[in-house]
Amino acid sequence: MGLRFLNTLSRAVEDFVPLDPQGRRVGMYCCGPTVYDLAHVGNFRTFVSADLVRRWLEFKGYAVQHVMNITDVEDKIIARVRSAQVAITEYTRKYEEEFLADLRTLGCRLPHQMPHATAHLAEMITLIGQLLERGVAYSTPDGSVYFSIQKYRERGHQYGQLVNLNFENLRVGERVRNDEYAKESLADFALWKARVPEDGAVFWPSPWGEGRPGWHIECSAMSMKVLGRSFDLHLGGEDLAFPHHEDEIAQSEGAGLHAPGERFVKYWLHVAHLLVEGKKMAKSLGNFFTLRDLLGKGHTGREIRYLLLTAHYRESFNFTLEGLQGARTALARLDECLAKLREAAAGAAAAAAEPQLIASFTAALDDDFNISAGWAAIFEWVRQKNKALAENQLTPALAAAALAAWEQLDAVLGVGAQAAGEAPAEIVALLEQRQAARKARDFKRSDTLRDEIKARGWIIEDTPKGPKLKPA
RNA sequence: GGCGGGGUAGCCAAGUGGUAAGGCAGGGCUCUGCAAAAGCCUUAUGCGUCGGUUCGAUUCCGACCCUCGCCUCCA
Repeated sequence: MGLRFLNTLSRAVEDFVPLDPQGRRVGMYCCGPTVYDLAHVGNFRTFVSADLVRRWLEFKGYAVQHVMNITDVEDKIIARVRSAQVAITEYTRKYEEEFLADLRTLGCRLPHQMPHATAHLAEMITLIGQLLERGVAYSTPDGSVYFSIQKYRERGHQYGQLVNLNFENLRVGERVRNDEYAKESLADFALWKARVPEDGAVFWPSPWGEGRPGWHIECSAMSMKVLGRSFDLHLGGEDLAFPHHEDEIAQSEGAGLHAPGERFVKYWLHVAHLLVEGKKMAKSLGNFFTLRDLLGKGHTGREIRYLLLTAHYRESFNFTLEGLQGARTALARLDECLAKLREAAAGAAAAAAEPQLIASFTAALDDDFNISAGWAAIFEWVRQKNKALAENQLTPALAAAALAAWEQLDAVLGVGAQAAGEAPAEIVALLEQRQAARKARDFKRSDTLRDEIKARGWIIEDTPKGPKLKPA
């Protein structure tokens, strides 16, 4: 059975069949960050989920081209730049660097390409021009350009592919900016925004006058530029389904670049939001965590990645500090098992991966990326291996085969259990002294030495095969 | 008001028309000089409430309650 997952376009679970006739190449686009501030755990859930999707596709043997935009021009950025009195690139570069560092901390593979909005004005202007030419967009006297949903529909397109919208019941009004009064219809959205004094130095020339691009157009222009006018996968947070993704479809398919029946994107995936401590994340509730906040509390990127990857991407997930603590314990259990396997496999020749674990994990992930079921398979496996290890039933060859299976899965999970480092000679010397004391039944001295070793950051684990040292 | 997700043990979270994965926490045990660490075992007659369909429902249907998201630039 192959990979299947829910496509927002059809609201049904579909088999994944890439557009590539060879069935090998996969184009994947994920809406990236707006670099106006530090990203928070909620944002990272989307990016970690995208990383999982990408890694799973790679595991399945697809040649994935992973693209993520960097939105470096937008209302909030402009507002910050104005109050901070700095150049826009200087401002956004800082947050972009932070963002990429956070992605690395979370063990994400960086996208193959990360196009910037400000570097693709020409592409956006070309696309807007095509939309105007086709009559699905119009310019207004102030120099703005809007997308006309009515004209788009009159040309046989469907607006409302991702969400079921009842336009008669839309609650509109309060969020519509006063500079958009010139729109023909309230539902129309901006492709190009005419320069206003508040924009400061943030504007570009265009055939319609100076201004800046609307938010949605960058994703249409850049995704089609990098991945072609029609590509396989587009993901993003669930809040982006409407209006952002819907408008992306409209802008892209409205330009008349596609053949009949050809779509801008074949599969859309939306990642559900995070709750934090059972509540919507909000600065006022104090549950608004950036990665930096969590690292400051002593949690690691690996633990955060693990926690974010324990729940199914389409379910809203309750992210808690207690859960983070649990993640640490769960990972330690996994690490412990792997360390024992490494020990047991010492000297064994490279082995073919044990098939059972991979089979059950694959069945889980192929089923709409059911990562929870995948973890269940892994921990069931841990239990089995621990038992076999305890009963001395694992030959070096079997242990090596088990490890080989784990390595394959970790290429997907990316929680990499690093082998524990060797203890320094002085610690080993103390351990030897303790052993001597124990042998002499001088338990007072041996306990003192144990405390000493602990104070230096190592924990003694007395096992039937003798003592072992672990970093505290 | 409209549309779309959810409500499963103390917490987090899969799943199924035939009697509930996994993780954390808790309890018991093993090992140990004692600990620690680790390991093993264990923990839901029950899956929001009330009806209905069915031989059988947590799973399907209906109503209701609660909760989350979107409804024009929020992952």
